[in-house]
Amino acid sequence: MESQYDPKKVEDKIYRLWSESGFFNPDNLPPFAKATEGKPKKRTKPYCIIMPPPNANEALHLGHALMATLEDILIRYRRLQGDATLWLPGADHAGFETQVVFEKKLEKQGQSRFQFERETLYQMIWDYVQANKDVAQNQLKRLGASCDWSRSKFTLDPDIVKIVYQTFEKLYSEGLIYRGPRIINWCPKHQTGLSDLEVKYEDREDKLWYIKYPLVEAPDKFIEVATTRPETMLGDTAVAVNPADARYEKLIGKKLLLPLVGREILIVADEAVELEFGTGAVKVTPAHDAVDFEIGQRHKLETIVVIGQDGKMTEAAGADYAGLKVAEAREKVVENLKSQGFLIKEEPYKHAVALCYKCGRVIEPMVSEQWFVKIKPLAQRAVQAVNKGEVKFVSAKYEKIFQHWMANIRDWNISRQIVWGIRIPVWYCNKDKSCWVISDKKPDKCPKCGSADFIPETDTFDTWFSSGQWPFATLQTAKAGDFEKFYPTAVMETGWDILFFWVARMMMMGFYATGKEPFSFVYMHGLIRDKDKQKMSKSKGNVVNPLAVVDENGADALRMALVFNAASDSDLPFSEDKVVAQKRFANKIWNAARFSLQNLEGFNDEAKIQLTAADEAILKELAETTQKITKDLDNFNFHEAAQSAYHFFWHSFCDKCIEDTKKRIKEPSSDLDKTTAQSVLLKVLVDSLKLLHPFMPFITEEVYQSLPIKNKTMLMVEEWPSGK
RNA sequence: GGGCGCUUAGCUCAGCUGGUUAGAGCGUCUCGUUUACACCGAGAAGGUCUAAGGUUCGAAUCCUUAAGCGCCCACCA
Repeated sequence: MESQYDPKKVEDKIYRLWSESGFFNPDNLPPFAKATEGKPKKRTKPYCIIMPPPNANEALHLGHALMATLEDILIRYRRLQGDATLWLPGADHAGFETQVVFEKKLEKQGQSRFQFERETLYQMIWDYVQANKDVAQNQLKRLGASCDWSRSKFTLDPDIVKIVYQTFEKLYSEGLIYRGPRIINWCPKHQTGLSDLEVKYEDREDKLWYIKYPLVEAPDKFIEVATTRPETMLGDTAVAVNPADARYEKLIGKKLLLPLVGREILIVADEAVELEFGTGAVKVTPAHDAVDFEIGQRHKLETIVVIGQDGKMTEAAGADYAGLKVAEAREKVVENLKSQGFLIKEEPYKHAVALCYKCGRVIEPMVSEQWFVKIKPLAQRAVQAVNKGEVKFVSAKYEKIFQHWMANIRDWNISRQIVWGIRIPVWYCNKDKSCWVISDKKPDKCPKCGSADFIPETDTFDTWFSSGQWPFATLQTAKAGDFEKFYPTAVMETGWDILFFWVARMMMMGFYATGKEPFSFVYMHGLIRDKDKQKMSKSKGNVVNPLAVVDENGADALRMALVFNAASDSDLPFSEDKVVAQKRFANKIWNAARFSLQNLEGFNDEAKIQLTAADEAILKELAETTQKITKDLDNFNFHEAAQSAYHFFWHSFCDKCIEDTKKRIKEPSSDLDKTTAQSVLLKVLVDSLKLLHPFMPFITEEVYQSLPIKNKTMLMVEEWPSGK
């Protein structure tokens, strides 16, 4: 053995050893070599983690590395504890995300997605994803992930899609899916509707314009309205006031003449209008504002669409404005209002503007026909599960955030106007598009209208609609019997940024489809930031490639660094220093092993021993450390467990045990004492390796393989120390 | 506008249900190299635990208030 540990010479070899053993697959796990009290020899207790599937087209980032490390720690720990461990990996087609990435690629080549046929575009993205599909998987292997690759699933696998369709049909048949015109968040660049979660807000300095709307019966009198979006007045169909507002009481029901347009519009009374804000009178544009849409519904107002899906004014906006971009139309409307004497004043105004979370374009609220899930009944069950402790959040903080969001949840728009995803299984009857059939294949005949002429739905599901079903969909399809054995799974470990997107949806969909919780625990890890606590992003150029770190320092060092410094819920600043510190630790392990090997020559493990006081002390400390690490791992206190293992190894095993046994082995006072020293040395080393194995699997396995132990297989499938 | 969280050594952070001299990693300083490791060993400096009140025999830890910072949610035009 060399005096320096070189991960490059070890990691690939060790991963191959594990991989070829088949032990990542719970069906192949060997029984323990010897039965220990209270534990069966065979590994029967199921323990399952469903891996959050990385996007099929992307390389891993540090967040993935943290995910893989934490989940691998849990899996390896449970495997050593004697459980039948299944860590089920996969890949996510990641609908919108992937399409956006692909569109950017097209743009660089001077192309646009709108110039391709649906099928062609789908095929192009498919090929692109296939070409990159193995990247993430191979990188996970480099990190030491001990998942069962034989069960790997892709979110577009036909059997997964089938389950997604079944759930959709069930929801539909039970009245929990509806389709209808609603105000949705429309991104004019990507030309798709987005869910409320896919909208980000930004505070902007804008203006509030005060406009005169004259009364039809007395054109010299007028109502004053305030708006941040004057261009939408072209689609106004009413002005609303609060019914309790004395100022306007007598005007309710009368008509106003809409400036610039000349249309007569009604004054209506609606509770949604605040008395204090602005002038207390609101222009109502049902087609382009969520509140206005609802007011429109209540008062049966006409909906006039003046902004098109491309973000430009429509014909309905009038000849002067049609074809203009929204911002241009705004300028022109203000100009015209001013010149015609309708503009009273404009004042600076700060408010939150809705933006597309991907491209940052201003979201146009727009009326559109979309598919929605009635979410309240599903949400109730998930909330109940948390209250009853069927699903436990490891961190109280995220439980609170979850509860708050669930209490205020709104219906979920699950249709997207993109091609990359699972097509919504609906067929519209050609002669009457308000009639449709839910079916994955083209139906022969519509049972309602008798039509045999169908047009397929072109919208696809929100990617989270299908990934929300991931835990049961994977287990129902990966291998026969898995669902019965492993569901509900043990823990869902993922980043807090997808708490609502994914975790909440999995809970709602899981209960709905299976009647059971998809997982017993939710563990949310923090975001990895750079050393200055900045978010890592390509534009800032501060992204750290985990594989480069592995090349430089070894996978064990990266894993240990990620875990060692991170408490459960806070974000974690990452710096190379921390990895280097753990690289040194790996070297320390290496050299302790080297020393041990040299000093275990001729050791007879069946010979009699007689412990000294120092031996007793170190064994006691080992037992206590084992207990603490066991408890911390059971409670998801990864960093505490990691630090205990680190400290015990370095400052107890190396600094005390090795220093003590060194003399006794080199210059033994008796054969008995030498054998005892050797025995203690080996025992403490082996147990330390076990304790460290979940965190640093490669080096611990490599050392274990070189130790003089009879009938050994692999450290990975050894037995966790009892702590006694 | 609602909700949540953070503020502990130069830096990044631990500190679980309150209990003897407040911890770690990195960094700094001193000394040490004949054989496991200088990616090491021995030792040291460095903190009025944001502030002010309160509960308690006892508080970094619980409560109240304040300040600073951060995050999430939200249809006041």
